[in-house]
Amino acid sequence: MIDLPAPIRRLGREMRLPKSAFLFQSDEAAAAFYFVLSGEVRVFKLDKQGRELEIARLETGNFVGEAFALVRGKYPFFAQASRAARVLAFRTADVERAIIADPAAARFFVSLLARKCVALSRRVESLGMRTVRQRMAEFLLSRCGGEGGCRIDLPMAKGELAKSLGTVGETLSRTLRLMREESLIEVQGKTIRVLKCSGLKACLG
Amino acid sequence: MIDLPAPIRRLGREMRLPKSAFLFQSDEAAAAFYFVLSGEVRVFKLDKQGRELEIARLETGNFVGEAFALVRGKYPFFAQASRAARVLAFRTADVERAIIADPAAARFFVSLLARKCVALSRRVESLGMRTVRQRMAEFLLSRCGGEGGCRIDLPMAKGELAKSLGTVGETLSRTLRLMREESLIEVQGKTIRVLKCSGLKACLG
DNA sequence: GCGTCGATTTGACCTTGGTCAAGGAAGGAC
DNA sequence: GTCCTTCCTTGACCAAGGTCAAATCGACGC
Repeated sequence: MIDLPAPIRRLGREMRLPKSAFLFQSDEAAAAFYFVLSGEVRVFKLDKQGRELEIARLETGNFVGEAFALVRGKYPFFAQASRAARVLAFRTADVERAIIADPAAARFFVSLLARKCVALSRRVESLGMRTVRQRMAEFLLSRCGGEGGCRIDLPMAKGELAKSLGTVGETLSRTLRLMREESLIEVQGKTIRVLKCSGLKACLG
Repeated sequence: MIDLPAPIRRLGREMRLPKSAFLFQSDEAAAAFYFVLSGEVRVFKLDKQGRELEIARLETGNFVGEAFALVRGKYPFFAQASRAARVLAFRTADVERAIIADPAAARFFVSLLARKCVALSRRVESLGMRTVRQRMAEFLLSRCGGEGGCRIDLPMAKGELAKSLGTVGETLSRTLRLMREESLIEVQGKTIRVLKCSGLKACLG
């Protein structure tokens, strides 16, 4: 969730998207990027068999496509409004002008991209050297602050959570069951109660 | 391999590192980042058992640690000169000043970070949804330009290549053997000859 | 040549986690 | 209520790929 300073906000042009409208398609030349003001944007790829592989689901306060637009490359995925949404569209040319003209804008975008790099690095690390169980523990710990007994309300369907952890629904379900059997957590629908933070931390080792 | 404009180069302070010297250690506060002028820098983590997990090996013309320094976070890995090396050290504070004062510097760093994001995204995609065989084919194709019959000289030991593809030596060895048996490639020590680009491309589907 | 050390290859084994298929809840709509 | 539909859970199965151990290949020094 990113807070947009007013001068940055003015760089973008507000657009209203009906449900299912595309912000952009895969392989299209990236000439703009977007900030979600409200609603939800689904980011996905199509595999060779034409099946959708969801990569992310962006809510209010997130950017999509900024890196690809700023290197003037192609989008490697589709972005589609999964509900009616309002977004700010930033054209690469406008942003580049702002970066040159306005030091505050330059700082903002440097910081934005640096944070994105850090997040992506963590993801590479997580995917490359952690098991699903470890990634699940990581996710739970990141949401419970550190103390036991806390409650986590999943902001999405479990199947979606599974994809965002780089796995599938079935495996997530089994992983949660194991953790439940070990009394690390309790699960009630979309609510997860963390019982033993220390136990989850031990999963990471 | 990045070319450094003179004004950017002047932002950094040149340092000579003897073999085995550390640029920084994991968990240290990131107050600077580095550009390799010559020599080689090894980037690695230590796992809980104290074993080294090599992440990258950087030659002339690469940056290390820029995203972490620019968010003023901590380095998540070690960086060590694997041979005697010359590097430019950029202090975060100096770079931030330059981003504000010099539009060209701002553009340079925005572009640097955007390219890093794109590279990391590709890596996430590759690790998350491709098999070792596909990643190997990807690597070979990226080095052979597209035409068959070309020769690739591995710039590192096969074990290192394996790690950079997110696998281990044994699996790499087996993968290469299979490709050899299918007459896709020929292997002679550190030299790989690509026989059928079309066959490798078919691996990616 | 010979010995040594590291890198590579191979085989055997086994864990992880994805796929397919078959039930179960849980919420709408009516 | 009943009927859908959608999501979640579970079992059975299987493929990918990691680990361990042993054999082999090289390069280099002596």
